[in-house]
Amino acid sequence: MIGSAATSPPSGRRELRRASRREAILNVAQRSFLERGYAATTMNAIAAELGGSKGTLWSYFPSKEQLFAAVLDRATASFRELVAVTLNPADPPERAIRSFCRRFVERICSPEAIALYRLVIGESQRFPEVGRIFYERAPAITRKIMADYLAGAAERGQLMVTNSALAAEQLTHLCLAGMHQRAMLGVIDSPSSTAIRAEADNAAGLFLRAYG
Amino acid sequence: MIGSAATSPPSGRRELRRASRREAILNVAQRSFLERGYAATTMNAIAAELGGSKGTLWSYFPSKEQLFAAVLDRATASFRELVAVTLNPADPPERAIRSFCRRFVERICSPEAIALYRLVIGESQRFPEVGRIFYERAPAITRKIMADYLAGAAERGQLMVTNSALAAEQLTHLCLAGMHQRAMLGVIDSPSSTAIRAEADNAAGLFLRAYG
DNA sequence: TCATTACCGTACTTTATGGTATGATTTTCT
DNA sequence: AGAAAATCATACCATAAAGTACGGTAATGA
Repeated sequence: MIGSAATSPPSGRRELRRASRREAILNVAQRSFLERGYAATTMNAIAAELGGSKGTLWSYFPSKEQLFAAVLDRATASFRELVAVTLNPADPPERAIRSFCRRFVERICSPEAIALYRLVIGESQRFPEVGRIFYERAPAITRKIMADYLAGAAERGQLMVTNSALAAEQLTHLCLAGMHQRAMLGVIDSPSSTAIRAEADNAAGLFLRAYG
Repeated sequence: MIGSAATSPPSGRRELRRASRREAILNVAQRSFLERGYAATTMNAIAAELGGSKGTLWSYFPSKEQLFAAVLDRATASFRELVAVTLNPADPPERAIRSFCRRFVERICSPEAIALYRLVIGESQRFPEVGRIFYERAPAITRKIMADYLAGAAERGQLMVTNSALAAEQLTHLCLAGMHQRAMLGVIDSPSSTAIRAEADNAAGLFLRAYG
């Protein structure tokens, strides 16, 4: 066993246990950060909810800031998957875009998505890299997918799109126009699925009238 | 001088001084809240920057929460004026809408507007009325003005708008699609005026292609 | 088996902060 | 001038939260 990856051997009982404990900590911390924000989340509360002792918590994450960074790292990564939406170039563009909008609005208005968005925006002043990382991982990627699709549709003569990156930005933001903004500001709680459908269809409708 | 308004006599040296002191406190507090957020703003720092003593500060605002509420009250009120934009029904609609978008994007992307928006969103979880008050005072009013204009333009046969409230929501949100989001997330700092013009013209262009 | 490593419980330290108390000083009103 | 109100400087209080220390106990690996 000479060269068996001294730094990161994937198995071994201890490493497994350690990894799962780390996950448990991140789960508890994420819930707390998302529902209470950074300042109102206390390490004590996390340790208490975790059941273990404070020393253990600090042995995994040596400071609150580092725990926060790890939580955001994981949350934004999974957020990217949450809002990743498939676009089928074989469908007629009206259909593909409408179905994209429905799924996108639904996911972006979910309570977890709203909470994460709030947290990121609220803390992006004090932790500037938080906003940038989130931007690259979520909105930028979604828009890239949409822009590629739109460029393809334009090439196939299905849409009159010249600047596909701009059009993608416009479409995805049209999906945030109504309920998402109200949800962010706490004006509404969690929108019904019929309201979501209507919202998405409005966004797609405007976009298709302009570029169809 | 029998009935000279016992509760709120506008002048009198003491009242004037008191009012101006209150303004000074709100100015200092607003700067701090906007640039550091609620939690990271300390009453000590405000008192120190103010120059006076702590007792005086507390004699004006008996708690940090009440000071915060007063700051937000004033800030959202002035924000409403900041983004209030005139729409001239005598102009051709392309011109009116394009000029609205330019001014709107410019104001909404100003550093103060971004900071306020961030603060409101970040704290709307712990102080739910903050988000609601802001919503009513800023986005809702702007949209109402726009919706009224669009309804008039539709009546005059200038635009093909059926749901003016929805169309207003879409237009104002199109103005936030690009730089505003990036500014909120700290991806860019403060956009140039040429970028603002381009952004606004894109929003107006899409809208007019769909409804023109 | 036995050394090692991780974990537990709990008490502790340190620092920061919202808020209070007080006695002296200045400003305002009559 | 002189009473009343406001302000100042400063010391103080209570609490809360991040982070540390430590002795004992359970799990892990050879």
